[in-house]
Amino acid sequence: MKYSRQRELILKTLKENAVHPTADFIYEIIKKQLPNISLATVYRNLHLLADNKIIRKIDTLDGSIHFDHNLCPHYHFICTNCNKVYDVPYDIVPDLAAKTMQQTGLIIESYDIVLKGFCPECHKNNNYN
Amino acid sequence: MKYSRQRELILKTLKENAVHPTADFIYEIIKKQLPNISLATVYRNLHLLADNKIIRKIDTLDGSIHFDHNLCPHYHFICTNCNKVYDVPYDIVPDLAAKTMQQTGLIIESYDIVLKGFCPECHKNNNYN
DNA sequence: ACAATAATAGTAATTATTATCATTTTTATA
DNA sequence: TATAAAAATGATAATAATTACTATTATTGT
Repeated sequence: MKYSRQRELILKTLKENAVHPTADFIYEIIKKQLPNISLATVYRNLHLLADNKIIRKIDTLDGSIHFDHNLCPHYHFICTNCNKVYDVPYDIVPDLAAKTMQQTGLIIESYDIVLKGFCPECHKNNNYN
Repeated sequence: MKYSRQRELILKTLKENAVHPTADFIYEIIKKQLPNISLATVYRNLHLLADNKIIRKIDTLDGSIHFDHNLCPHYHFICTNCNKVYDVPYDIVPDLAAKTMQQTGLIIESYDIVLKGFCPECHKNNNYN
């Protein structure tokens, strides 16, 4: 992996925007600093960074792929009302991989837990629930 | 929800193909029996059945949406080699929603756990691992 | 400085899904 | 049984997210 200014900026932008953004979200931000960066470059690099375990893919939320600079194990919650993504601490389910391997014989390499519902804010501010 | 032959066949086909298929997979099977069914009809009905809690959506595996006729709580494992989807029993993580609500204050309405790795068969038959 | 390699920008193509709409089915009731 | 309202369909256009392609440019070891 050769150095590139674009990739450096993509990683920096991901770290500064800890909202679990999509490729397009990152692209829109970076365009302001690097007006003729290509959307394809953003996609290419996010996947490349994920393949090299520098960032993490969350291919889990309603179709589109989100990216996460936080490599420490944790899970995700998405509010179905405001679509914000929240981190859920790892210790909710501490050793799922080991337990599953033991009980099922499957070789677990990775896993994601995605919870959906209402965040405290949206829950407070509506009357449907 | 009014009866339709197409919907009945879609549900039957999903039950008979417990491989957690996508809309397109179902479509390809049904076409043999009902050659001019529309792909849009398959999508429409799978979503409708899921909205009515007759089947379950797994919007979790690499972008495309999969459907599951099994409504009993359970999780999923996808083999990164052969792409088959396996069920993982619920008792691996018995009461995640309650625990998470208690610890985080989030209102959990649903959640999915998707594990990835090698199934026993693929693990046995290769030398990369 | 230079050649090999990797990365890029710009854009076309692909894939999965959803929207539209005129026509056909279903179903409750006369 | 005929019929009208509502729901569903098939065919296809549209959209959204992502990937592929290719000529050009940037990086890096020598």
